[in-house]
Amino acid sequence: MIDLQSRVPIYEQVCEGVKNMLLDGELKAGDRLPGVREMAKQLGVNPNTVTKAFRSLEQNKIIYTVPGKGSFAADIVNDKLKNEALLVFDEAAKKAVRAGADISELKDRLEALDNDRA
Amino acid sequence: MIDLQSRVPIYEQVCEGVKNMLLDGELKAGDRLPGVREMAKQLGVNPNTVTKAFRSLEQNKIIYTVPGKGSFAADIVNDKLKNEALLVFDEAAKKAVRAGADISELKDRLEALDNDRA
Amino acid sequence: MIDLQSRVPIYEQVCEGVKNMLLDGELKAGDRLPGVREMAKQLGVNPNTVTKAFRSLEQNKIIYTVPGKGSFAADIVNDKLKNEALLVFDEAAKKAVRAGADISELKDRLEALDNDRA
Amino acid sequence: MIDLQSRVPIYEQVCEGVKNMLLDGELKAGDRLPGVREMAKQLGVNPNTVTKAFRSLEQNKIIYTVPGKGSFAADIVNDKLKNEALLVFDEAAKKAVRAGADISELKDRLEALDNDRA
DNA sequence: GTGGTCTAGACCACG
DNA sequence: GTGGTCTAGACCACG
Repeated sequence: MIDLQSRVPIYEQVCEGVKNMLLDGELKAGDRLPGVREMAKQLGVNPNTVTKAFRSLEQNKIIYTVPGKGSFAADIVNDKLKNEALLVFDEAAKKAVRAGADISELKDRLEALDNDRA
Repeated sequence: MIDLQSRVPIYEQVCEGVKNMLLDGELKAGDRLPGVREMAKQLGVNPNTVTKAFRSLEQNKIIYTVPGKGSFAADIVNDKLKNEALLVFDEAAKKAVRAGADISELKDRLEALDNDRA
Repeated sequence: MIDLQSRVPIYEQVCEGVKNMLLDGELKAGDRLPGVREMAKQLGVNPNTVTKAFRSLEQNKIIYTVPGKGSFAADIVNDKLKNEALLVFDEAAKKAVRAGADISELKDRLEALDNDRA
Repeated sequence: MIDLQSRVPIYEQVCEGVKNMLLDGELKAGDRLPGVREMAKQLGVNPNTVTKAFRSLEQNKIIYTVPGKGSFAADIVNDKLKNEALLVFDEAAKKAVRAGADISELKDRLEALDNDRA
């Protein structure tokens, strides 16, 4: 799951991993995350790196930490991630339009993606 | 145009700038780009940094360089940029769906973007 | 090892040197290469020049770089170098034939090379 | 025939072109080459570039120039080109062996090339 | 400590 | 004049 060769910093990959667990429902609002040491062992990375990732997630209000208790998925986490994703979507759509795509073409692609899933 | 504070490397910002000029039609297929020294002066960065950006654009077949002559926008550049943008769009759409958006919601957003433009 | 007078750029000479170390078994698949600073000191060239060589080797999938860790010989490196060498061999053979050599003459030369080695 | 985008200098490409004409028999020992201006026009390059190429060919004894008469293919040109090609062949063979090819494999490739021609 | 990025400025080949 | 290469040396993020 962690790609040491990627130019994406490891701590960001850890952040992404946590976000993905939330998106996929493996982790739900209020759930306790694994401890820093445990997650570090699971992922094969340095505990300091996980600590850094958790701090970043905290700043983005994705998780909150209770000293002595552990870290927990924030309550509003799903809305937050959805909003984030929609903003990225809008940007991507605008850029595609600038590159010559038209709205109906983009709608067709959405349909295609929908059918792939089904 | 160049944000020295940004975490995005300057040479990538230069790449983006060139791509934007192509998207906006300020630069067309086959056109000659400013020389490295000239562009460096315009942007207030080091010529080496522009050289690095140009090499990156070359590797992505966005431009080609003729030593002693200058750098030129590639012929297939528009298709290339459009395809790039569509791939990013697809990824963004998938992620949004995973985050809980449904297709009709995304289509509505496309409409909204379209109306903003008009 | 580095010829500053040569028309071959220093960074290409560095690339060749690394390839030779791989061919000669001084460096094996997966091995860590010296860091850019260390190799620069050994060769008496600028670290930037080594960096440029490493990037070129990376693009050719001869090595891969893990930022913060170092650069490593790729796993498939031997096959890659052998194929490269065979393509060059074929081209050289074709050119020799065009220049008037015949196949049996070329075979004789191969024998001679073989005997020299023994 | 001339690739302006290549990193190979144009004057070297012109040299190669002349050598190829000799190899292919389009030009024979003692034949007069086209004049600088004519060849420049044919190839779409600057006359100065052709001049530079001719000077290089002269230094390599591939052609000789008689002021006021023109440039001519040298008499020993075929042997010269063949020897050049054989040296390159030997180097390529050695390198292939170092990369793990064995002599019989190289002989097989020679056969294959021979059959392709037939 | 490692590689990534960047600057300032030099010299060179090519055309 | 153009891009290619190279140096010397700086600062930064990452781990």
